[in-house]
Amino acid sequence: MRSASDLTARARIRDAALARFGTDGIAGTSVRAVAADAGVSPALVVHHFGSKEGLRQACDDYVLDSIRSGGEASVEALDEILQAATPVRRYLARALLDDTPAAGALFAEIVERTEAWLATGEEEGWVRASADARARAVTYVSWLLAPLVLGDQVGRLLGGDPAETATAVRGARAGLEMLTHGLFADDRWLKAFTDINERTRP
Amino acid sequence: MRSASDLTARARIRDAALARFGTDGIAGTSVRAVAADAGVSPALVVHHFGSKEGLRQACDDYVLDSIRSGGEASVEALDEILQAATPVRRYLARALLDDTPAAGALFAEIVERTEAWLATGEEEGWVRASADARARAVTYVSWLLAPLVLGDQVGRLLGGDPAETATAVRGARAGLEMLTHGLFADDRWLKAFTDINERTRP
DNA sequence: ACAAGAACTGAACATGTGTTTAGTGTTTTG
DNA sequence: CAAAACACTAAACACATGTTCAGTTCTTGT
Repeated sequence: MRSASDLTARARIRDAALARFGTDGIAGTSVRAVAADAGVSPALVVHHFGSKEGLRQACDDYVLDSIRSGGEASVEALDEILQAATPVRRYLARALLDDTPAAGALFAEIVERTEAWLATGEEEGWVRASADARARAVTYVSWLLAPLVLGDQVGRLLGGDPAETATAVRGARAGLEMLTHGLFADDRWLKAFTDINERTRP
Repeated sequence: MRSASDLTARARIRDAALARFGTDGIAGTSVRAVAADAGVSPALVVHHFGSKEGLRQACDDYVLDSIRSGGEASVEALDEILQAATPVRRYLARALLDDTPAAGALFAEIVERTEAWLATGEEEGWVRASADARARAVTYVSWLLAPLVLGDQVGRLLGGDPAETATAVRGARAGLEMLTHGLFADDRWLKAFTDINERTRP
C-alpha cells in the first residue's frame, strides 16, 4: 500500500474526491474541501479536471474500471466487491443512487452478465428454473448490492466497523444460506402473493 | 387525493421538500427551490421550520411516522412499502444512505421486528433454521429495501416506469421465488464460501 | 544552459447559499 | 372592537461556492 505523499497530485485529488463524494455526497462536497484533503489549491483541482463535474466523471471512470477489471460476475465477485476499499464502495453507492449515466450502465452490465451466468447454471442444473429470468437477475443483483448501499446501517447492526470484512462476511453467509436452502419452508407466502396479484389484476 | 392548493402552506413546503430532497439530495436542494415549488417565499420556510436542518427533520418525522403506522413488518409490508408514494420512497432511500439518526433508528426497528417475526416462523415451522439469526434478519431487511434504494436502476431494467407498481411487483415475485424455493439447487456455493472463510480465518 | 511547457498558487469574481430583519396584512382572542 | 398572535413577504446580509486570471515555480527536452 502506497502512502498519500508518493502519489501524483492528480491521483491524490482523485482519491480525496472519491472519499469525500462517498461520505458527504457530490453536492455536499466542495472543491475547496477536496483540495484541502489532497493538500493542494482549489485552482489545481480545476486545472487537472476542468471542473467539479469533470472531477466527478474521473471518479466514475476510476471506480467503474476498477470494478470491471475485478473479474467475472459470480458469487466470488460478491466477496471481492465487499472487500473492496470502502471509499470506492461508498462512492459507488452514491453514484447508483444519484443515477449517474456511468453507474446506470454498470448496473445494466452486471445484470446482463448475471442473467447469462444464471442461465448457464440452469442448463447445468445447479440453478433452479424461474418464471421470469430477467426479473430474477435484476433482483439478485440488487440483493448483492444492498449491503453495499446500506453499508452503514447493516454494519452497525452486525457489530463493529462496517469497513471490517468480518462483518460483511457474516451478512454474505446468511444471504448464501437463504439463496441455497431458501428462507421459507413452504410456499405460503409465494401463494399468498400470487393470489393477491391475481385478484388485483385478473 | 388532495390537490396542492388546499394544503396549508406548511404542509405544502414539507411535501415540496420531500420531493426535492428525494430527487436531488439534501445538500443538492436549496431552500429557495423548495420555497418556489411550494409557491411561498424562502423566509416562510425558515419561519415554519426554523432552518433547513429543521425542515429535513420534519421530513424525517413525517416519512418515518407514515411508514411506522403502515402495519406489521412482514411480507405484506413489503408490498405496502413498494406501493407507497414514490417521493416518500426516494426520500427514505436518501435518508438511509445519508445515515440520518432517525433513519438509522427506523432500520434498527425494522430489523428487530423482522428478527422476532422470523423467530416465530421458525417455531411454527414455516421458516428454516439459521446459523446466525441476527445476520439473517439484517440481510433479509436489506434485501427488502434494496429495490427501494436502487429503484431507478431496477425500474429501468424491468421496463417502464419505476413508479409503476407492476414493475415493483415483478421484482418482488422473483424475490419471493428465491426465498421460497432457493436460487441454487445444490450447496456448492455455500460450501465454497465456507471453505474459503475457514481457510482464511482458521 | 536555455527555452518551452507543465504544475501549481493567491487573489479575485460572480453567483448562490442559509438566514435575519423589518415590516405588512390577516386571523384569532379577550 | 382593539389587541395580540400569526402567516407571510421583500430586501438585505454574511458567507461559501465554482471558476477565472495573472503570475510563479518546477520539470524537461535540446
